[in-house]
Amino acid sequence: MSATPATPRSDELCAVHEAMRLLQGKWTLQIVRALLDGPRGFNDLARAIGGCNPATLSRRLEALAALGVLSKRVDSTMPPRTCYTLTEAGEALQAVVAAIERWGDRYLPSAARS
Amino acid sequence: MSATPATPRSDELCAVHEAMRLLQGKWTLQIVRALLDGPRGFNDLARAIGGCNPATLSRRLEALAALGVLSKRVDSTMPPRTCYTLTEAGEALQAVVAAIERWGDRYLPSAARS
DNA sequence: TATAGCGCTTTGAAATGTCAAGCGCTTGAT
DNA sequence: ATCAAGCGCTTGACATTTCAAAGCGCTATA
Repeated sequence: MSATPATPRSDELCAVHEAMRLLQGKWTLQIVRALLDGPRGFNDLARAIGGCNPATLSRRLEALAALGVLSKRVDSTMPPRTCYTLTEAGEALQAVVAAIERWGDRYLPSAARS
Repeated sequence: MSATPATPRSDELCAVHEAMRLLQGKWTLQIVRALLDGPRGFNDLARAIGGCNPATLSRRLEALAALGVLSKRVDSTMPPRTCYTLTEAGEALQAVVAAIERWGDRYLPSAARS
């Protein structure tokens, strides 16, 4: 009944494996989720995802930008504001975020305390 | 500065946040994916997901069992074999895994070679 | 002038993950 | 009977990641 490939194959697994590793980075999903609501600046983003310190956030954003999930734009106006926006690939992660939201709502609404 | 609570206090967000944090544990998704093919023993599982050392795997399995994603069963036969199986909640994660697979296949097939 | 906001970076310490090795056990080959 | 090999882990030392706190240069507002 599993619709997944039964045998782990190196070729096909590679992309998936890479995707999993990417999404396993701490705060990655929260960042994407926050940006799904629209572009945000650095501190605004930090506040929106709640409790991520700037060092980690900075590194994560850099990594995500390098992978093409989001892009960083700096306004050259004079208070130079930064703006992080999801790319097409980043917005496509909405499906993943939605799946996680559905799962979380259903399977750990009450049990998530220990 | 004033009112920025260090503790997440919105109920609805909590489940989703918790789900994300859970899935962000290293090897978690790989473990679930491997178990979607059917129950496996410890070493078999380790080999299936490729490159996870026993210490981490052990800790992760314990955490996942505590959260009700999978269950551990020990056969009392005489080479006492262990068997890790997904619970209903665990199998429901298939939707998440599938979403990630689709995204990975589509958005990082060529870039992820290394 | 002072305060607060912006976008970060730097600093140790703490949590987390990794590697190598090994333990008790049993089975299968020599 | 002996030995290597597999099972399911645990341990202890080490590397990486994340943390909270503070601070920096800047500007706009009070």
